[in-house]
Amino acid sequence: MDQSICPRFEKAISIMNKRWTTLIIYQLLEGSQRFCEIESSIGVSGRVLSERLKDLEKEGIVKRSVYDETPVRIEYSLTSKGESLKPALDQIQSWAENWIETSE
Amino acid sequence: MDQSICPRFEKAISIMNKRWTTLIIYQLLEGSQRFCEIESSIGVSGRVLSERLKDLEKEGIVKRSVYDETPVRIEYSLTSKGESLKPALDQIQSWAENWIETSE
DNA sequence: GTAATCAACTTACTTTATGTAAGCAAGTAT
DNA sequence: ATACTTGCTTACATAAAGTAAGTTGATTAC
Repeated sequence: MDQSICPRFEKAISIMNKRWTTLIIYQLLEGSQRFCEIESSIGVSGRVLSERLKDLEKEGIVKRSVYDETPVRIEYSLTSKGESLKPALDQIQSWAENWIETSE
Repeated sequence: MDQSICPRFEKAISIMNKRWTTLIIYQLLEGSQRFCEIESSIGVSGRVLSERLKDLEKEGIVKRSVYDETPVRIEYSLTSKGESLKPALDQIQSWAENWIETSE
């Protein structure tokens, strides 16, 4: 390990590399969503989703908002740090459109 | 799971999401490299590196070249499919530069 | 008013992925 | 002959993710 790689890049990758993280962010780029909406739209298990949302909150990428209605409503949305990942995800998307075959 | 996400994007993410994959590609963007160079530059274990390189070869992202010298030299490089991930990685890098703190 | 249902989780347990370390074949260096 | 290097593979241990059931508080259905 001679650590020649930019530590900020490595940190970014270590966040995005965790399974589901990128899809969660991608989904939240559409607007704020509730737990079960994210769960069903990307097919992640509740166990892991709960874990990831906490991680992403800690990283300042996702914000958890509690609306004190009855019943209480909880929504997850991106912070500006999270929103600013859009260009990166857009690039991945356009790469996918150019290079990934549909039939698999 | 109602599968509303673009399947190409999902495929792309499933490739990049595997641990070390993105760092391996990032490293190969510098030019072709040998097994042990990649291993020591990013700190991945040989076991996983071997696995990843095979996956990436299957996906057509990495090319394995055997130079029949003595001793034989084996180099890994990016195909054009692999090279074209550069803009995406560049975007991640610039996000990291703007939003990731060094002191952690 | 009791049963069933939903949201947002958590807990317990199983399976898969990754890490660690050692081993191996072919060659080189001393 | 012995030790060392590259490019791996194998066996085993630990960590992460999947599955399914359970929890709390409130809502609706009958």
